[in-house]
Amino acid sequence: MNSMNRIMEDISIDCVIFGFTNDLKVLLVQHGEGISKGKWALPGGWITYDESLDQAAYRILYLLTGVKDIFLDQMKAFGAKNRFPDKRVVTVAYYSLVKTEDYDLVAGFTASDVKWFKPDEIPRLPYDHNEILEYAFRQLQNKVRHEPVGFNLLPEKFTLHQLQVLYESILRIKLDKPNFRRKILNMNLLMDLNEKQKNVSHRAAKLYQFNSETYDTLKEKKFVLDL
Amino acid sequence: MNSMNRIMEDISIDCVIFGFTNDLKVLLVQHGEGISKGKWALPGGWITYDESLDQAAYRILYLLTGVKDIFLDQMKAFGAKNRFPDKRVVTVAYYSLVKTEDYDLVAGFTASDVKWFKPDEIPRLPYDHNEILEYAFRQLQNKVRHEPVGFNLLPEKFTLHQLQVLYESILRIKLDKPNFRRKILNMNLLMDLNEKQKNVSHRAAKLYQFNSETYDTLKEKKFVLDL
DNA sequence: TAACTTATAGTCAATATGACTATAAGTATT
DNA sequence: AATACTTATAGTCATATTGACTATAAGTTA
Repeated sequence: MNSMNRIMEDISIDCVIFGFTNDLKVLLVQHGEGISKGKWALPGGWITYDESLDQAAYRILYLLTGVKDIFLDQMKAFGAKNRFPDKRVVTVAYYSLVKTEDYDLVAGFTASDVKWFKPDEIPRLPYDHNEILEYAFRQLQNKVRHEPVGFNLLPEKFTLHQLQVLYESILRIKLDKPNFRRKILNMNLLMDLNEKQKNVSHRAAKLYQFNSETYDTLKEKKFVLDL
Repeated sequence: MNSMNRIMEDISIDCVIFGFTNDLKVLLVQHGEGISKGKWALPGGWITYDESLDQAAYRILYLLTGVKDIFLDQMKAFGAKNRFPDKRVVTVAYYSLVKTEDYDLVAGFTASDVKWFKPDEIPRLPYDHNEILEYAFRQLQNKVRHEPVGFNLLPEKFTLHQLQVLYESILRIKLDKPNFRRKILNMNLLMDLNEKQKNVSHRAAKLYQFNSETYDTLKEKKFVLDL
């Protein structure tokens, strides 16, 4: 490390990465060194003098977990006085939504392990990481209603049922199937692929894909999924 | 200053305070010292080791402008590499919405003057303050549609027309009067005060007030003003 | 072939929307 | 005092959206 990329002593980054395949998951890393060695925590680290906050977030996430080429969104800076032991540290939290299947997890740098955790299996995390995570869950619930963002979490081809399960598991509510279908299909956001799912022990559902043009338009314009 | 509240060298706070009376305004302070002496900028300053980010924001805003007892909401941390000259500084931006009439502006601390600026009269600001302000405007436009927050900006008693002008000036769109009335009145958010405005040279409009119970409920629940 | 499971289609009353028109209640002008 | 403005408020109407359902279709497994 040359003098230019020495770390800033009091600003860190933490990432909350939500993943989805059949259910919602969160990405955690196990600390391989330091005072909290062995503990699971949000992927995070120090920023250096020669990078922006955003660059730091991408670098740290990649080094620790192997996850890259995703869209990281800044969420909030956490700056309670004693959130970090023995030292005053402000952390800037980022968050993202990905399909778990798309990424090979590779523990690196100071991380000895990386794993997807179900929301109800998340252990007690160091510092204020549980608080950050809680905040991220609420953020996700809001976001999903105002941006067609939930779709990031699904495979390229998906059924309406998968989409419904996604919304149900994020919002923690039960939705009426026919009405959900009608609403989504009327938004013109999906392209019918004229394909069906395979290897299911019941009537196979149609597969859909995003209509990325409509998707981008809706992202710009007001999008409200009032479920 | 004792050793406990010495400043952190690389983290600052900046506040974007939106005000409204008849139109939308932004609060700026004039620097009374330092390299940008004489320039107008967002109210901002350094955080100290003995306060949280939120506390720092309230303190700094009060010291510079005299504005206190408002709800400050953290917006985003800005951390581009060269946003600040000669030094690496990450700033955490806060924002708020207030009624201009409720606050007496008092320039203090390092500020030689404080003033409300109309959006189109805002000068070139130092650092990345124009960028922060742009971000805040977009944030405000989004927020106003998903929270009944616009009401913070009006006097206690107001007419439906004032409310409409408020939304029009934030969203920069024209709204249909009868439809706007119908929509707002059906939300059950307003209490008819059975009073009328005075000293207008045309038919006087009814005055309304918030129904703060409904207001709080809507704040919790999904609120969507789809204008 | 029947029973089961999930997908998909459709019904219907109630409500909300957008684009208007109409009237009411004042002030200002002649 | 009558008329012209101005803005507030009320109402219309065709169309679209919602929520709560029921019905049927298309497959699997027993």
